[in-house]
Amino acid sequence: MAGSYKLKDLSRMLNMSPSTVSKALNDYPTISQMTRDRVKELARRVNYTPDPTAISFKRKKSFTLGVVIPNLLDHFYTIAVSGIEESAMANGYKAIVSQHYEDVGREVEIAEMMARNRVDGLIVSISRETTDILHFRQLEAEGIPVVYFVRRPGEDDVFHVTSNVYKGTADAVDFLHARGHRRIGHILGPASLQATRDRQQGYADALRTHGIPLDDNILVHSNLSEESTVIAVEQLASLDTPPTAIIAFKDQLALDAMLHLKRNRRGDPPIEFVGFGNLPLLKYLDNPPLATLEEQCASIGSRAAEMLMARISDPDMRTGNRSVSFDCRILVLK
Amino acid sequence: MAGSYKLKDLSRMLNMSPSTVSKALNDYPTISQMTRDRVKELARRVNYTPDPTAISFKRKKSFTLGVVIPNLLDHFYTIAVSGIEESAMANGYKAIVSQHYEDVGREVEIAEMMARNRVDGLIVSISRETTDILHFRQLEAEGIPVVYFVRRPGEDDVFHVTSNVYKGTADAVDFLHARGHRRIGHILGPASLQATRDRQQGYADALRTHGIPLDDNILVHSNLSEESTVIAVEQLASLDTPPTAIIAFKDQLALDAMLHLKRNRRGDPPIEFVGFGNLPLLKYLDNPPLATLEEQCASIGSRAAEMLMARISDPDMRTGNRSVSFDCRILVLK
DNA sequence: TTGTAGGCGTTATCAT
DNA sequence: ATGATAACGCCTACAA
Repeated sequence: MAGSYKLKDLSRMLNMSPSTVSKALNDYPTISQMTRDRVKELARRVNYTPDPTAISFKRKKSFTLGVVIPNLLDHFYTIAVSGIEESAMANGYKAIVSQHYEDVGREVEIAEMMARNRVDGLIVSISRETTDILHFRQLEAEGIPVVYFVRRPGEDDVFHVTSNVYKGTADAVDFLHARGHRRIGHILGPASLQATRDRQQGYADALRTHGIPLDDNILVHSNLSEESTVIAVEQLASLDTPPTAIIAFKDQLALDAMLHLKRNRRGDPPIEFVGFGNLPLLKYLDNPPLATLEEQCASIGSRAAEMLMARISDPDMRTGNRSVSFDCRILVLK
Repeated sequence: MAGSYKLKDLSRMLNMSPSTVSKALNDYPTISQMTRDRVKELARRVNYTPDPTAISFKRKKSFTLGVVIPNLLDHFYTIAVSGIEESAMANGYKAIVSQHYEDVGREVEIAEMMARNRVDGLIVSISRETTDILHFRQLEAEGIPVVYFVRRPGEDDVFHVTSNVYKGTADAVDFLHARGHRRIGHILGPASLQATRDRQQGYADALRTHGIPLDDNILVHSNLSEESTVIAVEQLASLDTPPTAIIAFKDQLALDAMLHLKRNRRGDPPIEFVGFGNLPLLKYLDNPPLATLEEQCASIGSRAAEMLMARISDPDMRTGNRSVSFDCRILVLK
């Protein structure tokens, strides 16, 4: 079987000490080229595979990245996770993924589980309920670096990789303005998320640029659940002068809102939607949102993994930015 | 930090030998109840966490299940993977997931990667290109059990957990027949998949029951890609007497087919579709398929994980069935 | 009922 | 340039 040959077996077959063989396989410069070649040749021939459990044990490293996300059903995260896994794999790491389903309690449990499993680091998208990140700070204190992605906590001393949703939202406003919309509503996400605050700022700044006064009546929140979104959009639609267009925190939210309007407000004047994410399913819709802000999910994932692996290799990393963001691109769907 | 206390530390604090502490923590019956309690109490107090890398090393077990699937973008697999992870976690296992993207080459590489990583077992959905499973047989020969799920190879000596698509397809035919359809087309998946053959059999048997002769002209294959599906549905739609309803290998395929017809054959007589999977996105469609066969993805995943863990614990398991299937349920969407 | 001792496969330090 | 040796943390015969 694959893993049957041990370092000791190779050393016996080559009349060398195990330590020499080990060093040869790991390209220690103190080992002569000839010895290295002989060792590697034999290793290849007998298909030697080092035992990763022994290496993890000895080196005190699991070569595992923990990934914590809201929900794999969200294609955004699915794609990001694929990006993470690819980067991880390319660097000899594996990933174990866990979903908190927007429940802080689960998030805390997952953090503990990851620590018990001795992951070398963590990539996290916090839940909508998360208000403090003590459970992750705790891991950092134990030497397990944490990189936040997509959804980061408000604290500004954390490492994170996100979409530039500030600019994305501003672009959405510009786009809608150019299409003639002057009354642009906004369904934000949970107030606890920095991504919500960023969108709000981009929205406010862009409106100001166009000389449109802010109107709090058309700025509402959803906690991302369908029910919450329905309440939010209903609040907008039932105004005396409802918005003619709505920017939604993400595509899924736009779809839930549009579905509600279609079912319950057939006669109303139409409202255009702009979401975030460019979900793959959009192409199958007869009536998609007007536009969506395509995000670079895979790049965000792989960049987060790279940032994390860099921190693992160099725990007191001072080089490189703690904060990376990827631009969104507006995509007109109809 | 969490993992700082070692067995030896506990033993020193308790004036016992490390082996006694180890046995106490693992509930060896030869250790007195009092000792066990004292040990566990201290362990709890100082938050002792055994080092899993040491345990894996010593016990020659990684407590890791490898999961190999086509693509996480398919909600079917996403949900199944969630089921796997839940079962695994509940039993002290973790899961590492890898996608082959329908590429046998990648599938073979993944198999090797999993073996190198010393997973304790594998849960696999083979690619559409996979014609032999030597690479997985090889792992079995090395003592790594494999359980196939959803898509299993044709060989009948393998462990597997699937949907009962034979019955599901027959139900679809019955349903369409009851709705008055007499010319029912079928877009199958790749011929290499057992799931394709099962559907074909269910289709044939049900048609016979209703006294409808088989017509090879309305029985076509898709390799699951959009292009292939377009060719398949075009073949059906361009017949002199096209089918009035089509059973599709899965929802995604039905959607691709419907999209093609909508775009390129607006004037044609309508064709109803029945797919498999009950994708969550279906609710957002203005024109969904007529019906879908809901599958028990999560149960399939967790059952596969349980079957695998049972095999890991008892390598020459003779009890229990090698083959489990879960019924589909037909769901009318409009 | 508890303790002693050896070993899992690899790496790393120190000696040769 | 290579080798001997100890050590990582835990488990488990075997001895006491």
